[in-house]
Amino acid sequence: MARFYLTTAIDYVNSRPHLGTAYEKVTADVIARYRRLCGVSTHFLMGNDEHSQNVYQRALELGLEPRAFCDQMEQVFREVWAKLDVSFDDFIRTTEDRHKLAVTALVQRIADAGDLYEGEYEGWYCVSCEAFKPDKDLVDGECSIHQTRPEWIKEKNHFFRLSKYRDRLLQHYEATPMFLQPDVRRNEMLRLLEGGLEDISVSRTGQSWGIPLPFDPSRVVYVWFDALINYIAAVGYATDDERFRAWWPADLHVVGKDITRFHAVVWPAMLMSAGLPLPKRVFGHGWVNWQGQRMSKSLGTSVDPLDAADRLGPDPLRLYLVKEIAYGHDGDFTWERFEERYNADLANNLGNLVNRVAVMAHKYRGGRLAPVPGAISQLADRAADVVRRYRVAMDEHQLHTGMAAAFDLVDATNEFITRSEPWVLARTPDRRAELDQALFEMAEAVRIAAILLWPAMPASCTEILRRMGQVGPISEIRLDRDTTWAGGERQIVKGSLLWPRI
RNA sequence: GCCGGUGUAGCUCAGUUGGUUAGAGCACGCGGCUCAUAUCCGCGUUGUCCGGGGUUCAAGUCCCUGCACCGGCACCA
Repeated sequence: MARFYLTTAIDYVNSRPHLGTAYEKVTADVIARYRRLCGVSTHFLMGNDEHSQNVYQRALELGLEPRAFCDQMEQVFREVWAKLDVSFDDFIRTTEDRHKLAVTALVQRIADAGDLYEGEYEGWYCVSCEAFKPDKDLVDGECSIHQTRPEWIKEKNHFFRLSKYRDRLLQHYEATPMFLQPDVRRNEMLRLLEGGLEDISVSRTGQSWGIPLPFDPSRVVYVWFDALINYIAAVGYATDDERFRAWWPADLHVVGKDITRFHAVVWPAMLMSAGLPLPKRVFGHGWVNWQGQRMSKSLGTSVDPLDAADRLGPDPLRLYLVKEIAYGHDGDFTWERFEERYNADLANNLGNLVNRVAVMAHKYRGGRLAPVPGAISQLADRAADVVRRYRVAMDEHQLHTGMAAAFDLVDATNEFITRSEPWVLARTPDRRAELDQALFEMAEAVRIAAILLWPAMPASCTEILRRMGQVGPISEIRLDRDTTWAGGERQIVKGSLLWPRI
């Protein structure tokens, strides 16, 4: 049976998730739901990254034990993901035993391969930050946060022989053009690889918050090296071989464009060193800006996803994120535009369509619809074409194109209603059959559109399907079988407005 | 500095491998319908597809160049 394992980045828990974080999870969720709809056995992983100094720092500020703080933040994150209907199958935290065991095992395996060595890391170190500062973070030689002069220090550290894997990585990029998408990101990584790689330090000294190196317990694994390993830890690496073989390698890592390097260079090199298969694909998505500006809490340019979901509903927010932003590109979010799209796509188009179809079905036929035997459908070809274009787009993660295709069917149905004029047919007794057929067709088209839009708007589309006479659980719907033009009698259900115009 | 991207209707953007009168949504104007959430349908207005040069029978779509804006350039989930 076909399977699909996809992941998102795990998040630092030092603050609440903002809309940009939610964007990543929602788009990944749409992909996961699409695969399930295709009948593919899907495993969707998310989680939290807890071994960061920022997190440790934040816990201390709040007077909490780091672990207790992380427990609290897990609830905060889970609440947001629940509100947005993000259907992950597993949620991993890097402080869990299964993760620690996997990190310990993988680091040991990389060491056994001869790819770790002791060296010295030197650089500007800000004592207040407890962190090394790259030059770009220094202003006039001072730490930009604390306005103090950092110290130049040397620290013994363990290094990973990243440079050793440069050629193999290049070969892999050549042989597997889809490994990193979109192409902008792939080109960036290719140039980086062509320029050569430097080894990276993978340990930190003098920190207790982290996972000890198996062969040097006085040091902990650097948070990045630690974090990446969650993708194998979650599916049983070092703890459940059978499960690990069943799910690894991942089919898709969904990550932000800022961290593609870690996923498309460092992570594959780690796996090569350990002799493990590489993930099939990495997708580096863009940013969601707020009124044209990069989202930032300190600048007051961030949006809380819960506020956005409360404003017009989780599904309208999800649709906005996947339909209005070309996946892989940066996009913009404003309240004005969110409301504009809500009114245009949902209130005026889809919502109004669902309502008018249900009302006509009841007004003219008591809610019971059935196609006329032998009648030729005027919408079936259009629906088939939409489904085809939708699948091509969704298979390649062109989520915005897939959504646009689905809305073409909504438009086609509204046009069809205007052309067939059911209200005229209803006044003409000898055109009963035409009315039967027209009513059936519009309901059938709406049913198909609702299935296509279900990955983006699960709750709303489940309700639309119910109203269009869908019987049986949503989980049993299959894209190929259930989006072909169907016959059969059905009972249409009326209901309150899904999306009142605002 | 090096590398890359973007620049298309008033606004937000889509435009596969170069091919007929350049598209969508919103906004605006006119017309139609009334089942529907004053919704829907049709028609229409505005574009030197950033400027300049070139290749081609043919370029928004390829090449060169100028301008403007943005991003990447390694220990930032």
